[in-house]
Amino acid sequence: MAAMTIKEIARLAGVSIATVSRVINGTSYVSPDIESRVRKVIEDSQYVPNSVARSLRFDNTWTVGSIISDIANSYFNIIAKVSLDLLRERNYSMIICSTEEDADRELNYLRFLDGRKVDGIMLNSTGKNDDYIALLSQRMPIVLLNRRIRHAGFRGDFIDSSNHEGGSLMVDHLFRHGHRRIGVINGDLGLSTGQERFEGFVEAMARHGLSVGSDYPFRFDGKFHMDEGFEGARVLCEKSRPPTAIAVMNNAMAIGAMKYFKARHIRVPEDISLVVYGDIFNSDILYVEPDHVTLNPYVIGRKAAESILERIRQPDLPNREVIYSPTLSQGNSVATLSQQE
Amino acid sequence: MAAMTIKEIARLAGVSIATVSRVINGTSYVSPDIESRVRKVIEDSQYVPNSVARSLRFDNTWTVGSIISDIANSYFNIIAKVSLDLLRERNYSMIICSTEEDADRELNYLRFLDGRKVDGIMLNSTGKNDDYIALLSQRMPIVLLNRRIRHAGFRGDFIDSSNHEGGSLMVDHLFRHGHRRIGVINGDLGLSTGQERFEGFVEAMARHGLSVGSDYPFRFDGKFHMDEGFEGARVLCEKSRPPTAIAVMNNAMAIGAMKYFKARHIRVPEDISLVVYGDIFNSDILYVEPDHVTLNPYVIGRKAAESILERIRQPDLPNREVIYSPTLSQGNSVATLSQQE
DNA sequence: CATATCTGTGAAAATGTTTTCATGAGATTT
DNA sequence: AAATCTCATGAAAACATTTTCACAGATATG
Repeated sequence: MAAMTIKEIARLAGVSIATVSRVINGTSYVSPDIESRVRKVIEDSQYVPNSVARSLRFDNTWTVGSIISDIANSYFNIIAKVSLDLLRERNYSMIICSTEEDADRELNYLRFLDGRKVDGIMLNSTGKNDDYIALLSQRMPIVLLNRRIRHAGFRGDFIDSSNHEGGSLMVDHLFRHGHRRIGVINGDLGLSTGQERFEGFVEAMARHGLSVGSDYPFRFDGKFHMDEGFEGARVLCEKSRPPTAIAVMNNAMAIGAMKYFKARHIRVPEDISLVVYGDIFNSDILYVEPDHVTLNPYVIGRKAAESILERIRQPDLPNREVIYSPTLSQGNSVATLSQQE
Repeated sequence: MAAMTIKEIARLAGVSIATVSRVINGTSYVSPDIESRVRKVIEDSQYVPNSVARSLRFDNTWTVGSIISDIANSYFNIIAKVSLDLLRERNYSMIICSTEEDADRELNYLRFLDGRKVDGIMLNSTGKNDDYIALLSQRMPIVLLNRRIRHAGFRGDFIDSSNHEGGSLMVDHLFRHGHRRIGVINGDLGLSTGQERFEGFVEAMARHGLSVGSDYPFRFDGKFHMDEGFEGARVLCEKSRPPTAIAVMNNAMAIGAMKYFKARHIRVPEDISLVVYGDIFNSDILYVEPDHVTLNPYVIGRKAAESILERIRQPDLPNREVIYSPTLSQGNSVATLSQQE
């Protein structure tokens, strides 16, 4: 019952290897009696063609690699799920890789997937291997997710939602509800995501006549991790005159902040308002449902999968960028202030 | 800049293919000058060995397939994350497959992974392809997760936490808090998980002198999906004399039930108590933190990955079963009843 | 000095496919 | 009836590796 090969099938059916191949792939006519004989042998022996050999022959693997920062993050989880679904529909499979934001790990994965001859890569980059990625992109279809590559030599697609717009949206929303003293818990400013979200924030503040200088008191810089959200909330709330609202720049940090509020019995939105960049799993059964900028991971995941498949088909496609406009999703975490300030 | 091959490297370095291979793998001594010449060419050309060819030669792929019901389910998500981590440490990669509980899809995936010559499979089965799985297990290392195969011919490992114990635990917990009229929202009773949890429930009820016959009024049978949790909660709560507590047999249905309670302004635990089988993401910031049976997906995921790697190393290992005892995790979703009943 | 041993390298086989090309038998045409 | 054509099938090459085996040159041994 060891693994059958096409050669074995051919022997058992008393025909040549080529004929078996033809039966399997239907590439040309074979006479009915031979065909049925071959089919019977295949059936009986539970033969499954070795796709490793096939891949070697064709130089394609019907596989795409997906490198994301964290499979357990609700945003990337949805992305992975949605793109996996689409790939499966088109008979592609997916090798999943989780970098945990580690640049070395990312580089290893890229090398690995290269050697593995995957047909394409969906990449949420750490932002620290731009040179290598640009180089690899010359001969491997790549779709970037959420993080842009600064290198001019990069060839491929870029799917994102506008971080700048999203950051502005948060401020506009809070401002509309009467908030003026607005705190911000930043993500990693070394990454385009973190940087652009903050720029949007600053721009909108300025538009409303509130300047955010380098000495802005209500600012905490994290790196997108949950515990920094907790810490940031603490720091901002312990100010002698704390902000009336806080904008948190990703979902993980928002969860951290919410844990802080809950632990300290700080009521949301009565004591402090909260607006979050990004969706949170099952947010409708949280103790408070955050007003948030929604990134549409469903749309983005699907688009990313579509793009990589197109690019696999046509490697010569020009660089493409698809930037979705985020929208603000109402929850109940933002209080309306009368102008007591 | 097209993909380099070992042949190309050999040509550029003016040596034979065999020598290049020896340099790369260090399989035998090559003179220093030749070695450095070869290394330089490899470096310059960014050559990465084609692991498809390697796999064909060796009949191993350094890859395991992971088939789970739903990558977005918090339980399996953790399992996937943890096992992926361990595999990566040991230089294995992972092809991820999501069945959505569809038996055909599972079968496709199994065939696919077979042809793909993965070194082993971690499988959370739908429970409807037992024959094929048993057959496949003769020549492919398999570790089953959470769902047992009934077929005697199966060869492999089985990792689980005791569903029976878990089911009992829920009842004991509720009983201890004074509950007697206890509702249950079952998962799929056609699956070992659903069946055994319910058996544990029934057994514990009996032990406490409460018989659960076939006409038990506080029972709703679902299939582990969220909307059935919603529906089940509705059905039970709309009884003229509703139960004082409900045991929900998985996390997805629990979320559904919680959505129902919230929508109808039914307070937990004041109006009704809730105990859940399984962990929920970020449960500490939900509107109520469910008392729940914890399955330790971290432990199970790690164990599963360890097991499959052991079995890949030693395919002749006897069948093994590892059943963890679940524990009950305190939340604040269970009220203590005085004996007004 | 002749023979035996060692050693660094290359040629070629093998892994499981698909596909091109050749072949020969049967059918069709003149 | 001979010549041509069609077409089902098989042999072999190709894909990129690793490894066995052979070989030639150098060194050691008698």
